[in-house]
Amino acid sequence: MLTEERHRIILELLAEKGVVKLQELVEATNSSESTIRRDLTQLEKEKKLRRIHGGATVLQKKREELSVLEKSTKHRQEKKQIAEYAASLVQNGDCIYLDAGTTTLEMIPHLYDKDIVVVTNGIMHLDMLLEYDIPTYLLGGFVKKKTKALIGRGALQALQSYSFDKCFIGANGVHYEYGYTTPDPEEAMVKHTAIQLSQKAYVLADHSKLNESAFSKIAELHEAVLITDDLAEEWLEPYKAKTTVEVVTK
Amino acid sequence: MLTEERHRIILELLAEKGVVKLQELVEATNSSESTIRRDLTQLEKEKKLRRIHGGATVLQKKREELSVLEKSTKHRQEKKQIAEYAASLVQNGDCIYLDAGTTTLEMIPHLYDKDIVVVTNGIMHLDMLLEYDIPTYLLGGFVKKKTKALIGRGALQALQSYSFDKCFIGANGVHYEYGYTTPDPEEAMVKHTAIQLSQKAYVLADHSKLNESAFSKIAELHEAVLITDDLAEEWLEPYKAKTTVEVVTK
DNA sequence: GAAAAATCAACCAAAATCATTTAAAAATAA
DNA sequence: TTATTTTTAAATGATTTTGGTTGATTTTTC
Repeated sequence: MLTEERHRIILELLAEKGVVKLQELVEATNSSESTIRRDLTQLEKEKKLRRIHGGATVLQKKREELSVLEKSTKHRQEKKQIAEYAASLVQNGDCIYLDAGTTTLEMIPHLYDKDIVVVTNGIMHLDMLLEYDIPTYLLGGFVKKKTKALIGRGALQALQSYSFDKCFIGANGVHYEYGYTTPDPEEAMVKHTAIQLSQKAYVLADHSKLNESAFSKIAELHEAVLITDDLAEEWLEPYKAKTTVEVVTK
Repeated sequence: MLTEERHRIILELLAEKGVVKLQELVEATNSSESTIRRDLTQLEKEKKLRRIHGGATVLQKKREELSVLEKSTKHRQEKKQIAEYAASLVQNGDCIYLDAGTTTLEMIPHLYDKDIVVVTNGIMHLDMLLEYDIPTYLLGGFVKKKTKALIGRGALQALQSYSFDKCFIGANGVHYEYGYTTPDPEEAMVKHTAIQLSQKAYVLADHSKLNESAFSKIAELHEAVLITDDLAEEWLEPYKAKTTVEVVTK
């Protein structure tokens, strides 16, 4: 049996039981005692487990790893606040469109228990929506590997057969002159179409997106309400002149 | 044996087992040790696998998916064999439809490195297809929580805009009188439509499905080739009278 | 607390695996 | 066809892995 394989088995067994005896591992892997000892020493050095007399236990710092993940996205706090506010705009009976993107993803936990129907083009969103038992329709189309978003002709066509009370769109750039923008033209098309099909459209963008612009235009400023978190009034002036701006305060 | 073919075999074996010993590969390809070594070195550089002492393993990402598969379901061995055979029917350049379902899911590792386009209605399938870098289109529509399959009007409509060289469908019942069946009428509709849109249609069903029938009819027997694993000739007689049956031997 | 049992780290030599070089065979190009 | 490149197989010695043994250390038992 290969070292790698053994290590996997050890860690799996460990995750399952919390503690393992050396002897168990010897049996489970058909290896000698000294081999297992060496494995344990190595895995301990890699911080995958902690050795104890007679075997090994899991580390207690699972939590830390999770919190590291939590922090992974930038401006997470701001995004969360924006998302929570946006979710509060959703009312029972609404049929909403959720655009793929990390900010809109954060909305989902706050949609729990609302009596709504959601349409989305984000596979990541879908998984979470199902977890929260929210009835969901997915657009069809080509799957963009990097973002797991549905784009292209198929997505547009699928979109045409719906109409929404509200839509919530993410944008990479918000500029008082160039409007809402995003890098991928195909995604921009989908976002734009969703906005057009909605009674009320919202773009979610934290302050780092303000005065930035990306390659493809999604829509003009006036076509959607901007939800952001910046507090400096002077920065917002040019936007307020052109559209409704909802500012989420801390 | 051509290099390319060897590489395909290596990656397939790897996708199936998660880890392979160098010696296994030597046997599987009838090549020398040094040849395999060179292959492994090259494939590692291409980030298709990771070398370890004594062989190679899949990359970390794919590992998780494999473990999901491991745990899934009864008759796994049979399903695997059926799936592997089905995958062998897929040729470069094909555009195929993969129905949601555990058996068709098993096909995916064997599709690795083939030059194909896949359309599916299974979210689980999608995730795995992306991992294996296979260009994928997803049907739209309502998401059935339990099976993570796309069904309903939206899915049917999305389906209409494609046509396939081959489709691979799962069925819960195969009966010489009632044909292919499945419990959910909405799913049955999708499956039936896919069959109609394909040049060549295959239904994948292990022997436990034979002579069973479920609520909703997918199609008549003659509309699709049956791929199964039962060996008892007398059981197969009535089916062979009505359609082509491909029996996967052990 | 002392003896017995279990577990440990450290070491060893055998076996397996490795990278590299060599030369033959096969595929490709001119 | 010949020349050139690619692919393969075998041989080399270096490196890694392995199972067993040692005596030291820890845990258990009385």
